[in-house]
Amino acid sequence: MEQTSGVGVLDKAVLVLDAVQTGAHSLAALTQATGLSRATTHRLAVALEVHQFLTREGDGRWRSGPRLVTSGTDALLERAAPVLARLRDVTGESAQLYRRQGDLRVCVAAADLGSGLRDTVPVGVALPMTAGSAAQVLLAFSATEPPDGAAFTERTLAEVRRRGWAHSVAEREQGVASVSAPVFGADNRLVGAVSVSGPLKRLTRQPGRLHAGAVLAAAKELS
Amino acid sequence: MEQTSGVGVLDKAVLVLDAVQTGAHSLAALTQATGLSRATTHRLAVALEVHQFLTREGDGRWRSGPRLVTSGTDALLERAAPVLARLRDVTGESAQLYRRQGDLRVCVAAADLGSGLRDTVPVGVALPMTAGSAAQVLLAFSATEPPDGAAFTERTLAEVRRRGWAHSVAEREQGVASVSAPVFGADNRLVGAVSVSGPLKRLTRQPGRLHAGAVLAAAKELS
DNA sequence: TACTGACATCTCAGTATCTGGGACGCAAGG
DNA sequence: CCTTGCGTCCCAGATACTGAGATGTCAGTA
Repeated sequence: MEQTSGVGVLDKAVLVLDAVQTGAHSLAALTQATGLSRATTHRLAVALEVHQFLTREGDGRWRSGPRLVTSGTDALLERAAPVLARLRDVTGESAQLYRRQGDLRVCVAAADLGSGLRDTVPVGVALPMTAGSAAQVLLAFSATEPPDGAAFTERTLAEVRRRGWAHSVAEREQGVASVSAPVFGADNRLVGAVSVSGPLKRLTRQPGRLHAGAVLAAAKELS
Repeated sequence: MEQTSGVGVLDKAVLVLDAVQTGAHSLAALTQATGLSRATTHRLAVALEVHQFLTREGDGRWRSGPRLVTSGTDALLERAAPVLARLRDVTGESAQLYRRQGDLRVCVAAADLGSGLRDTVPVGVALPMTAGSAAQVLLAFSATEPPDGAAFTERTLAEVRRRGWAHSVAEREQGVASVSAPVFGADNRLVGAVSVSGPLKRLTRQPGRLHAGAVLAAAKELS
């Protein structure tokens, strides 16, 4: 997913930013997540703070800064864990939280079933915006047209906006279905999408009928 | 204003980002605005594109990319010029458009009276978020508390949210008053603040009574 | 109370990366 | 056809960045 741009310092700085966005907040955690040396991680984090891409809490923990579209959404990750766990228990399917990152969507929090037939999406995985119900939601609620090669149309996205949730059947992966709903932050800004996903055998070709209510409730709780 | 962070490549990359945000779109304009060599500007801009901080239009023009909070707002600047000119003519005061940049607000477009007693804020000037009606608006509509040393309180900001506009009297500068209203972008995301400002003698201690209507209309036109 | 371990911050010699002058390609205008 | 301006790319040389290690701080424990 993450590419190298030919400017090494920028590549490393972006590793640090992405680590913060996917839940690392201490310097040690950033160092671990990025694979950089501690001195380099520290120097880059402080420089990113000067330029308002990162900010620091009173206890020294790193957060997304005001220049980034993800600013102010770190607390969302902390609140997501119990909500996704409950959604998993209520629906009997794996639950995830996705956030947009350019033309990808990244799984930033997850509650997996742990055993049995299930769809597992590990935290940190980046998926394209061309397939899946979370992609539909992230596009529909930010007035973005479907990208080239998308498995859905603008008409589908209009329907998603009307209904408030999206479903997918064998879009990202054969035999997998999913339901997603949008999560909003301050001043109704879209910050992510909550999803459940699982085998088509259980979820049927109309997974929304089974689980849209629970997914909407979880999304509302995080909004 | 812009500081150096100790990481030179990052400092230069931010110069490029800021140049795009304040209206430079061609490579030549970026080179001019940043003072970097053409090869360096090009290499950094392409690297920023890879990491989604910049994006390119079909004709090669550079825009803010999806990682930035200013993504999608470049067209705003182009539409602002005639709207601010009209606001200036209708109110008889200088008009500006401010955008937040961390703990500063930057004047990104302006229509000045040109002569006579007036408040002039040149494009590019960065002002603190502790004073002025634009600061109140930018804080109030992004659920941000007043910074330390602010000339207003959280209570003032609540009132601004209720009323939809803010005014200031001798906050940023003695003898100057102003009125501001929020500008929203896609999915109701706050993207800036429209203002008129001028001498206290003309605007009185209640500048909102005189000009809130016109400022709100201009802000709505840009939203 | 003193020690230990983990973490954050800082330094600076060595080196890997970045720089920018200039070459090249393209397109528009005279 | 020639000139000019712009965007893209190359690569020798310069310098900014790296990271091992020193230092400081603090919480936990013996």
